[in-house]
Amino acid sequence: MSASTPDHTLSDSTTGGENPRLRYNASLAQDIEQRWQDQWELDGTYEAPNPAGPLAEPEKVADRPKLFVLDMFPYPSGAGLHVGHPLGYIATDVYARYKRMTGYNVLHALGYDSFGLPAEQHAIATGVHPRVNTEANVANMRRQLRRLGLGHDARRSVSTTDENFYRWTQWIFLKVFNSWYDETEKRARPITELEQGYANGSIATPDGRAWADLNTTERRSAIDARRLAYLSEAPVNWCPGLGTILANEEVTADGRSDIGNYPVFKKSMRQWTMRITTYADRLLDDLERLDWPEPIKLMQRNWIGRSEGARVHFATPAGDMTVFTTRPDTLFGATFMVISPEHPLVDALTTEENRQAIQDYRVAATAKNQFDRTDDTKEKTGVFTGTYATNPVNGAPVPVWVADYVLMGYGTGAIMAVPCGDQRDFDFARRFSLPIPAIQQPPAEWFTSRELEVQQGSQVDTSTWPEAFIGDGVYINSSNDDLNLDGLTSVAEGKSAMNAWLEEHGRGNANINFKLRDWLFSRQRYWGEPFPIVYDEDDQPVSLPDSMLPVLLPELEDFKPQALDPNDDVTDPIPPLARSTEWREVVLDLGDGPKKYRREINVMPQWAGSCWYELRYLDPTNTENFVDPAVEKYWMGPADGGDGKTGHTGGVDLYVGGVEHAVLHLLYARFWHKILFDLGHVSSSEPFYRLFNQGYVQAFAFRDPRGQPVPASDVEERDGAYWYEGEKVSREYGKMGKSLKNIVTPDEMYDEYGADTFRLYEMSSGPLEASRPWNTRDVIGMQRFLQRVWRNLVDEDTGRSLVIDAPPSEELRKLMHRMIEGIRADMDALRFNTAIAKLIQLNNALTQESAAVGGSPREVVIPMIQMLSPLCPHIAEELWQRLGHDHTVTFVPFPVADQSLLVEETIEYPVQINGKVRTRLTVPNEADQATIQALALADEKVIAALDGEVPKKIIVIPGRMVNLVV
RNA sequence: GCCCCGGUAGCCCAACGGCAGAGGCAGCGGUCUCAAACUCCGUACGGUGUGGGUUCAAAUCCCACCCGGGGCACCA
Repeated sequence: MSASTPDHTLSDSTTGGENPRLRYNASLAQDIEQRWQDQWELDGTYEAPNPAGPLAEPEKVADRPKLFVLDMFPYPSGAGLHVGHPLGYIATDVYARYKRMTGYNVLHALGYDSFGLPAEQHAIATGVHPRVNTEANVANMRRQLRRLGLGHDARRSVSTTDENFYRWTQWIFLKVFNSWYDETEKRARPITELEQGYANGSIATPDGRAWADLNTTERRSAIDARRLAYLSEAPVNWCPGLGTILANEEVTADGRSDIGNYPVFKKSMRQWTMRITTYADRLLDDLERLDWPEPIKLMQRNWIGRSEGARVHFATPAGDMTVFTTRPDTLFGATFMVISPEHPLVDALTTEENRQAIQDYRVAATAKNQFDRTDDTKEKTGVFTGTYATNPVNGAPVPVWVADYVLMGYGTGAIMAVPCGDQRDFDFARRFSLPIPAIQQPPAEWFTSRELEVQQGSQVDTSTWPEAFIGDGVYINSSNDDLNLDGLTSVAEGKSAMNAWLEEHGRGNANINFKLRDWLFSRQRYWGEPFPIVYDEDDQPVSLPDSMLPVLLPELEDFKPQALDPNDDVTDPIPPLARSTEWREVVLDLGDGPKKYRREINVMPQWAGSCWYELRYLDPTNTENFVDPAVEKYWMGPADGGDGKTGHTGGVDLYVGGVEHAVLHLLYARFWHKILFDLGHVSSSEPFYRLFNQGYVQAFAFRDPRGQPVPASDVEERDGAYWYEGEKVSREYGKMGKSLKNIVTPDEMYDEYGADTFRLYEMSSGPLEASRPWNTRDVIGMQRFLQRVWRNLVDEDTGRSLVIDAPPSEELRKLMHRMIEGIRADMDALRFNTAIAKLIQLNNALTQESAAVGGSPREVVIPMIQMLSPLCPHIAEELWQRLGHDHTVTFVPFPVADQSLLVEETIEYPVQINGKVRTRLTVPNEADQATIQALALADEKVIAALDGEVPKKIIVIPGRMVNLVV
């Protein structure tokens, strides 16, 4: 305990009475908690038996139902935990413990996501190897978490940096590398089957030639072109100041690195990429089958960004130019085209007299940062190339413009502009005085709601329109010799007619476009998984055989990236692994004799380990397999026993974590899992069947008049204001963090209150999904509750049991059964805050009775301890033992309510007149509607209130209330 | 700008469309004490962000607006 912490309950006053020896306070709690934590560890209480593999104990698995509960595993940061971190861990622990008591074989474990940039940055700053630092951080977090009393299976606590773990990360990479996506069967298949398909002609080669006519190099590139992991030249976020490329989420909005604040440049480099786009449809469709919060599904849907439309080819002097549009039906209204400044045809389309203007525009567009370019409040800009393309549907010449509102990264980087039906095109046309022909007849209301005279047919005049018309409307001016949309009334009809025409004339086809991009998968760092890839003498990637795994990170003397000028965007990065020539240049026998190879010197991104870690929890010590198939099927197989393709997907039964991983981690992990499913390595088609997002624990922060944060723990509240060292300070609400000086650590809570109190406070302060402020001063309430529980059962001075065998009063017994019924429902629904309220209510009633009869009836005490144990396991174990049990309470069946005691013999009915309560009637439970009505009408107060009036209507809700309408 | 989530007592939060209050903190009164802390007992406080609507009945359902938190943002 810290020296500055006052502990009144332990103060030893010589002038006054000491506190009782066995009062439940922080020091007694710590004594109890540490003893039980040691005991659980010794007994392996939370070790979950597997049906097969190295951890097999089939007799213990028996026919118990299984439950796999998972937390998003932490990054072992040097700062350790604050009280916000354990919220989800406590919740899953409570749920897991509850389910153990209802007969489940529960798997609950926690590992560490320990590769990553922060450890590497820390290593560079201190000169200490990242492994040393990472292991120290993991040790510290383990210590902090152990004191929480989490019922984890310690054998399954893996770290992504363990060689025995990343060996399998590399193994999975090889599976991805050695697979291709079969668009017909809509699944990944081994690359050998692609080769067979090419060879027997069932799959066409990229250029259509026969397989036999291709040389070795051509065959190789035909295969590489379909691999799910492939090398590509792609623009990346290159940060010379850090000597590495960065993920998008590591770059700030103003184009600098999150760490170090160095400039970040877009640079094209040869990178490993994963073909996640081939799974776009399945990643989207299978969301329907998952039990996830709707907002998270929506975020994934938006990220995948599916839109249906068509590709349309426009003839230009530089050849066909293809656009993607969601409104092919409006092609007759396409009066100009706009291409992105980065479009490859810009130069070819630019005429001599426009060259300078185009060049200036492109330079200006490059200089704009992402923020300016996407700020849609700004007026549209653009430059004419001087060239006209031909509208395929009516042969009209359409000018081609360059403008930065068209993005190279989406669709084809070129659009057909239909100003009458698209607001951006409308704005652009107005700005540059381009024609805006109408091709749909807006309905009358459209005009009237814009205070325009209604325009019909030939009167339609877009020059009077304030904005574009978007929606269903009769088509006008939309016909050519063999296509006539005029008169059609719906967009859907227009689209399908136009798509058919385009297809027939070879000018386009229906098409689906996704926002999702392939996943850039390499980093120029040290602290990550090395790729199990070498390059041969032709500089072509070759996968290593399983027998050569793991490819270990070399022990470098100096793992710093090459020091570069932060503003040097020209020089290529040199990853730290390049420095060890000994490691990099190898002679290997890959089946055709010893040859010289060069290792891949990039490493995998931090997401790699978290893409599959939950599978390794299942079988952490297996050396033959990343997971034994029978073990995976047991813990994660589809609950309906199906094949995972339709119906239940299988996967983790409950995954709890913050909303911040809504897209990246949860999408990448789903992608990898689906590949493993397609290749037959797992029986579940999704990794996480049920997802729950817990809220955040937030905190108040305080600033002095100069705006500097002051330590929140030393701020005092007086007269509705906040004071620090005699100075008035302002309060704000936000995240807990070092810079705001408002961190509260679990360690402080263990010391001041004990883990059980801390757990209860975290669970009681609000519904799990809600964010809530941390209020240290409120914690005492949960300590007092446990103190009262303890005092009801144990004499604080002597330690004598206060439990009696006499039965409880009928009233207390009924209350208990009502509480049991409610608590079970709360536990099942993760409503721990209301479960705790019911336990307090029960204990308060027990306190009354205990005082009255001089002891606590065993019939109430036993279920109460059982119900407490998931929430505050240490004190529950202690009391359970003191009541004479010699086995842990962990597997004792959770109490079940006696339904006959839930029914009251009499019910009190409020009687309302016009919705206002006038009196209450006590009516026997079995009274029927007519009886209740008669009783109500006969009541003195009702008669007085009615004052002779006859109710127009009488509503009797059985079991609820009576309402008289006059 | 668009889309989510939320607004109930001084604070954190409960409440199948049916008596606004389960629980905790803080407050107040008492108990204990020479006094205090701790303990225990008791207790006040709001009509549910605002304005409409539906209903016998609205915190709850619908519409509009205000405030707070989060996400997306020229996606053709």
